[in-house]
Amino acid sequence: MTTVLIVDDQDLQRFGFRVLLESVPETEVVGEAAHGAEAVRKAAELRPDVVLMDIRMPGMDGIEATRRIVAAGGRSRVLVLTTFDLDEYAHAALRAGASGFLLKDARPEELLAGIRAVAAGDAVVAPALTRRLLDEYAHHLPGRPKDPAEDPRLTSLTNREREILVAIGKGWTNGEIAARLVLSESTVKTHVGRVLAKIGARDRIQAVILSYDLGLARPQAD
Amino acid sequence: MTTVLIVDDQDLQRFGFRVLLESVPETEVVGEAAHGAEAVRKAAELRPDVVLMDIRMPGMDGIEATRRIVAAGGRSRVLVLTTFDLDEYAHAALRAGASGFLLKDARPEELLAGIRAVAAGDAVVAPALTRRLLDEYAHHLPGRPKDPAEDPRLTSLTNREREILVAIGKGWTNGEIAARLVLSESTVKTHVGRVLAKIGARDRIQAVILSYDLGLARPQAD
DNA sequence: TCGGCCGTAGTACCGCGGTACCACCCCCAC
DNA sequence: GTGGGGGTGGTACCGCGGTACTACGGCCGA
Repeated sequence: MTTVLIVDDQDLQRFGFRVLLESVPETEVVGEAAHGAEAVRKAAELRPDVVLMDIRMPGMDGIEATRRIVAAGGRSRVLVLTTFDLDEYAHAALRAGASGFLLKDARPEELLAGIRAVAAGDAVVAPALTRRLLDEYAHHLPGRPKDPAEDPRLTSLTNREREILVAIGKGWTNGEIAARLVLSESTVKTHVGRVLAKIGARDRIQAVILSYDLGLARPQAD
Repeated sequence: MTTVLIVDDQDLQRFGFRVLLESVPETEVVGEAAHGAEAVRKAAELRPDVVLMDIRMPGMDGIEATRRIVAAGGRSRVLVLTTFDLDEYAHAALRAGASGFLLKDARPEELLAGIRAVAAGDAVVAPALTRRLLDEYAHHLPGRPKDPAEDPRLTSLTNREREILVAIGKGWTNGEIAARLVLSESTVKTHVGRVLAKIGARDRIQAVILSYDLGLARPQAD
């Protein structure tokens, strides 16, 4: 038996979900909430297996509520429902820790299958959204199309020059690079000049940008 | 009617899929392939709506075959099937442009629903894999835990200053910023100075780095 | 109405960054 | 050996970037 908490600011919508969920034996609606704050409170109190969460609500929205419920550490999993297809909030919801994302116009059996999957610890994303998710995934993720080391602009660099490029990427001045690599500033300048020429950057700023775009420089370094 | 090309190196496996797909009226198996190269050739020749692709195959594997079929630009969509749960190849397959990813032990109706969704231009990912996908998504993707706009260093910036910071993040010189925002270079300098002071950066390079670390600047810009 | 913030603009100054050119050493390949 | 690439170092020069300070118009809230 899967226990469910329904969160939606519209009475009618909640009623519809309740009727649907109570029409099958495997789910039980243990509570309802009309806004984010109430959802967080009831989730803590009722400890439902699944929280069916609407995103757009007055007051605390579904995103923030999701974040707090997930952060609370209980075993409740949040299944987010939205009316429209991938809006701004969808990404935020996923980052907030939602276990699923479905459209409100999903067919009843899809919704039930979603609840079942989420309760089992899996995750579900509406097909229409999955495509977008994959597109983004394919673009930004780890080990992007070309491995940093493979980029044609980097292959001509010598090892020392690569070190220099990394140092530039950290935002160090020529003086700092000289100090840390134990070199004279003149030498650093020579190297920097060659690096810029080879990678086709007009100044070290372009080099920094290239480092990040290629994944050579990693966030939170230094 | 959805036309399907079955790609798998095991005869028995292909046979199983064929029987399943031919048991319903909505799908038609128009061909089979036993390895990557044959899959690429037949996809080009038969132009199926959906290619059911096994990953592990001798010779050219499913990843490379997927990449080529997608790159060919036809309207065939690739639905990848794998025996195990998220292995190394799964990510590669998604990056290669697959429209879906299911486990071979999926129930028949799940597989058919997947084919239907993929044919319709949507994407599907097996629930068990979706969880992993979301976890990764939540971690490294756009706007990490802290939303860019939320960072204390950015909140004190005025709108204009934020624009300037974005421009700096693109690697533009003061002169370029002046030209693109239709300002005098003096004004730009004034803004840049204030931005650097507010975000605690000693020069524009640190500002660029901050932009990337905060996710304010996105790869491949400009 | 007045003060303050924002956006705009200017002048003046200094230093770092980038370029051009040259020089030396080491080591490896021819 | 002799050449050449990689690494190191120097000098000289110019321009952009950054700072300090000033100034003014517009708009809003006290």
